[in-house]
Amino acid sequence: MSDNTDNFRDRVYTVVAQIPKGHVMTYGDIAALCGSAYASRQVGQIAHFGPPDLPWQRVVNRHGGLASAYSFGGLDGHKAALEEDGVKITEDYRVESFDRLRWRPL
DNA sequence: TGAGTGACTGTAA
DNA sequence: CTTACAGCCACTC
Repeated sequence: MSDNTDNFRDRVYTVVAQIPKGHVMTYGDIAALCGSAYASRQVGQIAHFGPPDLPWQRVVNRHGGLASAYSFGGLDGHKAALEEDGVKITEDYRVESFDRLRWRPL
């Protein structure tokens, strides 16, 4: 289970770790970069069990909103974390100008 | 090997 | 606008 480093999971870690500050990505985008555009669900599960070293706070859903069961202290903590990165959050806990901050690897 | 699960997404009503 | 249903993939037991 840990022998393979070419796993989808490892790729997710790399992608999330490469998200620049002030930008965000969707689960679908990350999954697509990992090779599977429909593995968005898996990305979320990996994130929950993944290392807290990575900026999961920059990972949001297609709505540009925060995840449901976030563990950084709830939506409140997630919102604060994104603001620390320079990302503005609306009252609906959605990333403002999400479409504009959405990062894409060149 | 097989079945279950999930921090999702897209379309439909 | 919100709510509901179905589909897809990778990981764990």
